Parts: sequence; structure tokens; C-alpha cells
Amino acid sequence: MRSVHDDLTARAVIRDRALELFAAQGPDAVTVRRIAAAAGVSPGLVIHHFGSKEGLRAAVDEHVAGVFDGLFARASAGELDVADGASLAEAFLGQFPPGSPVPGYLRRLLLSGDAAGTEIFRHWFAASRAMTETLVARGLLAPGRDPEVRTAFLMVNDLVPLLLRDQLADVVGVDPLGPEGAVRWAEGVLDIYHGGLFGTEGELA
Amino acid sequence: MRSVHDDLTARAVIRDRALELFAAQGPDAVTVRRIAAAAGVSPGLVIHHFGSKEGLRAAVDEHVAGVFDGLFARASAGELDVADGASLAEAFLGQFPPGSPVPGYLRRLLLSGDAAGTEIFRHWFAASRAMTETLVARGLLAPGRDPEVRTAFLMVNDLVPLLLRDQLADVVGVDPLGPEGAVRWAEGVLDIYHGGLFGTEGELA
DNA sequence: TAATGTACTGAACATGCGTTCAGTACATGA
DNA sequence: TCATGTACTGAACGCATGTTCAGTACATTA
Repeated sequence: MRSVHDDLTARAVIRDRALELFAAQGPDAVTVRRIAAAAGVSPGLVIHHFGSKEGLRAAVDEHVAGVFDGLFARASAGELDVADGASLAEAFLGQFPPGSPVPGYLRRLLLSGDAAGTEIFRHWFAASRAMTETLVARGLLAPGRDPEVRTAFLMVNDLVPLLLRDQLADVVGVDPLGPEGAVRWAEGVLDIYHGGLFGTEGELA
Repeated sequence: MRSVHDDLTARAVIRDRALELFAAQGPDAVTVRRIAAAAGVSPGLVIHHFGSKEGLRAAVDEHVAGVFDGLFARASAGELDVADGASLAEAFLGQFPPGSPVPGYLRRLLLSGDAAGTEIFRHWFAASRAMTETLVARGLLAPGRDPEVRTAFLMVNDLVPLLLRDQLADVVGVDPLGPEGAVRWAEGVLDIYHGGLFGTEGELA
């Protein structure tokens, strides 16, 4: 028999397959039967372990939220190198292997308005706020007139390649989460952060 | 009997109620029976007019796409005053009465990856690209190293209050689509467009 | 006036859903 | 060795869904 905390239990397998399917198609579009089939178990077992489909969803939410709690903790402990003020997302997303369903699931969490997503969004905002305050204190960033809005703006710019990946890829012709697209996006954003919009040396402002 | 092009036909009523419900809860979460009840007709009539639920969804998509086609046409004809380079969304959204379901439906269209949403996204991007090129030609905007990415960046910043309305409201404490929030967001964005991030006069860059 | 066609209803149908449950297999503890 | 409990199956249940269809009402055309 497998131990309770062994992540190879059928329970964990069900949860992982559900995470993948939910990330790809959304929880409402995925049936208990399909999750069960993907996990190689019976539909009844899914309910046995999670009580209901909603319970499974909550378990997946909690699992993902836990992963990000860990990342936030590592970031604030300085174990994750957050290169500059706007790359929290890059630092986090770089932690997952290429095919990981977690970024896609995070996207759904953030856009759905779920409690778990709201929580992560708040956490993320607080971390971003702390970062900008540190940079301001060190004189690396101007104080800014509206710190709350500015932080939200920076955070959202950081998040947008994840949230609008497909649409941006379609329109600029390169995956903004891929190696090339990420670089181009980051450079484009930094150009504006540095020089503003109205001139490379500001002569037209 | 009402004429075919009278927007008070039962067909139009069904379409409008569907638009509202789809915008609020998403097409998958809304049943044909609920739409029928909201429109004051029988479920059978919904199918009679639109062939299927999917057909109704397509009709709503087409209707909304048509509305935005009209707005794009008016904008490029100069009938809509697009104050500065980044306020296409503001100009468009200002055209709808306060309780209109169209912005909410647009949000779903843009985020869902549907064909209709992709089409609007492309159209929007093309319009943004044309605008920035005009501004560059007039010397009001620096040329920029990566015009495609910069346009996408500006466009997305413009769109983000619509796409992340609830999350931003939760975190900054004011509805970014409301009167006060829109102003604060616009000012925050313009501050960065003007001065960049690293100093109000650029002295720290 | 009679014929035709369109708008519309309401009951019914098939399907697929989440969930239940009786029962099997098997590991653990007494 | 026996009792207990947990993991698990597979058939079944009840329900809500999208859709169908026979039938009614009524406007239009001839």
C-alpha cells in the first residue's frame, strides 16, 4: 500500500489529470468521466476521493495555490532571482517544465474571478508593491504620483503575455511566452520604461 | 405583423437576452430554457429562429462583431474622437450606455480565443498600428525599435481595464472602468509613457 | 373565401451528466 | 485467523440539457 503522502497515489494521479484537463479546456467543459478515463480509474473513485466534482476543483485550486505560495515565499526569501522590477511572472513561469499545465491553469484562475484566483492576484500585487517600494527606497525608481496604480500597471504588463498568449502570438507572430517572444516583449516594455514613448532621448516630449 | 428588420421582433429579443446572459455568465453556463424564459418565449422558438444553441451563439457573436465593425469604421473616418494614441478602448466603450452588456461580452470574446474574438483582436491591432504609424509620421511619437511589439503593448494597456476589471478593482480599490478609476489609470499610464519609470525628469535613468 | 406559410407553444425524446451504491479485493491491526 | 476499514469497480439513478415535433394561431396572397 502506498503512503498517504506519496504523490503517486491514485488520488494524486486524478488530481494531476484534472489539473491538465481543467487548464486546457476549463472545469465546466471537462466531465468526471473524462478525468477518470485519463487517470485510468472509474468515475466512482473520483467522487470517492474528492466528494464531488466541485470538491476536485477545489483540491486542484488549493494545490496550485500552494505551488504559488511556495514561489512567493522563495521570492521574498531571495531564493528566486527576480532580475528587475517587472519580471516576477518570468521568474515564476521559468520554474515550470515546458509542458506544465500550471501556467494555463493560473491563467484561468486569474481570469475567472474565483476566490483562489483573487487570492493569488492579491498576493502577487502585494509582492509587486513591496518590490517597487524597495526600488524606490534604493533610488532606482522614481517615487511616482500614484503608487497603487503604477504597481498594478507594472504587474499587469508582466502578466499579460500569460493572459493573452494566443492573441498576442496571433497578432505579433511570435509566442510571447516562448524564448524569442519573451525577449522581444521584455525589450519593448523596457524601452518604454526607460525612454518613455515620445523619443529615444526624450527630445520630443 | 412586425417587419423583418424591426428590432422588436421576438428573434431580436431572444438575441438581446442571450447577449446579456452570455456576457454575464458565459454561453456554457446559460441554458436555452433560461434564455427563452428571459425573452418570454418557449425554448422551441429559440431553436426555430437560430437552428441550435450554437447558432444563437454565432448570431450574437456576429451581432457584436457588427457593432465593433461600425465603431472601427467611424473611428477611421474620424467621426469618433480618439484623444491620444492609447484610448481606442475608452472611445469605444464610451459609446455604450452604462448597463450595456456589450463590454462584458467583448471581454469574453477576446479572452475565449473564439474566431469572432480573434477577428476583433486583429482588427483592433491593425487600427492601433495605423494610429501609431500616423503619430510617428507626424513626429509625435518616436519611431521605436520594434513597432509590432510596441503597438501590441500599447493596445493591451488600453484593453486591460476591460479585461481585468474586477481584479484591478479589488486590488487598487477603484473600478478602472468607472469615472474615477479610468482617470487614475490613464494618468498612471501616461506618466510612464511620458517620463519613463526611472525619474520624473529622467534624471535617474 | 380558401390556401399557404410563418410564428409560436408545450409535451416529449434521447443523451450525457454528476452522483449513488452494492459489492469485491486487499492491507492492516487485534 | 478473523474483523475492520480503505481503495476501487461498474451498473444504475435521477435530472437537466439541447432538440424534435405535432399542433395552434394568425397574417398574407390568390
